Amino acid sequence: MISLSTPPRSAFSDGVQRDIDKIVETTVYLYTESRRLTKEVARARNLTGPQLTVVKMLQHLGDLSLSELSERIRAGNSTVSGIIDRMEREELVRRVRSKEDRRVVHIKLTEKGRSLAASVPIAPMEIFQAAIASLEAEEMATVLRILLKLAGRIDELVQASNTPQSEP
Amino acid sequence: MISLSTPPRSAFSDGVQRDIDKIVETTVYLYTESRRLTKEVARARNLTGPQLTVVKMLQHLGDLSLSELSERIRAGNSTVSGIIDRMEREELVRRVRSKEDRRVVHIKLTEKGRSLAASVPIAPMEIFQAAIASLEAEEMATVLRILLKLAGRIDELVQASNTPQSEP
DNA sequence: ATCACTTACTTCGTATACGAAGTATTATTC
DNA sequence: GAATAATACTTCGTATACGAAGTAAGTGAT
Repeated sequence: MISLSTPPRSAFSDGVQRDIDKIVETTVYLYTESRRLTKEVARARNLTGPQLTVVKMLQHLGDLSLSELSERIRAGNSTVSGIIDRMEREELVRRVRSKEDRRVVHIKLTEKGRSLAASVPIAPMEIFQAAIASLEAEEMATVLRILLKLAGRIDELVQASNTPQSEP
Repeated sequence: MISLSTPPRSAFSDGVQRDIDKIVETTVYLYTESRRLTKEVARARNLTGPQLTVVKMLQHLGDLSLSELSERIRAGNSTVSGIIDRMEREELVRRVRSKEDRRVVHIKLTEKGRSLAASVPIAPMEIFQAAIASLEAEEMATVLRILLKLAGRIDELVQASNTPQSEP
């Protein structure tokens, strides 16, 4: 999974730049480690990461349309369509056309899918959540505030960089 | 890009759970937004995200072996080998076998690759870095401390969950 | 030197992942 | 109510992404 910075031609002191790099690195780590975890848990059940995510999602939320599923796992319809293809092949889910709106496809867990879901004690993402939960209340509030500030700042910078230059 | 939690059968108060979800969400956002940005910038140059990352990496660091490149962009050798295949096809880079160690392949920017790199004003990841740099010194220190704590906690939890149970 | 081992990389098979284009169905507009 | 637009999904082409297996080239131990 690709990510990552080219090193900085820094305008900051070495110490600050090191902190910045460390924050980037840790954020990436938290994200990738969560995915790695999902994958590892999935592997033990002969599933892929996304497939496990889908199974747990359906277990918790009940049947979902393909679009709803796409939205929840933040992937495009075409991606999820493929995932469901393979899950149907493994008889983990079934596609059922909606009667109200015949464009819609509901994804339903099969018995096999349901028992598989039951065999996974916690959703992998819950490890991340548990870690966060172990923070002091104040730390949690602080980190949330700063992360949101970061996200907001990035939005601004993106806005800004969307207007100006263009090169050869 | 898949991610994401199934909803919590929460052991926490609603407020705390909402904070936890928000932190997860924001972390994922920061990561995925960075990737989206890379992709967007790359697209304008007829490159893919990873290809742009490679180009800027080589520009800043000079020639790298394929393994060094893999490590830097946190991807496996086989993945990077494919990326380099396509970049070679586009004449952005060349493979040059090392003379000291004939197993090693050095990846070198071509002229085309170099001028393309020059046409990208800032590495996309630098937007993330710029956002972080805009934090107060104290906030930066705090968020770093807490993120590291989180990362450490996750490591512990992973250790713990790697020893015990196993199900049908 | 020789054999086992490791390392650096490639190749292959499969699974995401996305966007563009296509199909079917529903909603809207006139 | 027929033409048009929008929606839900699928299909296709291409690019990651990974692990397993393969190849070639160093390293070690004896």
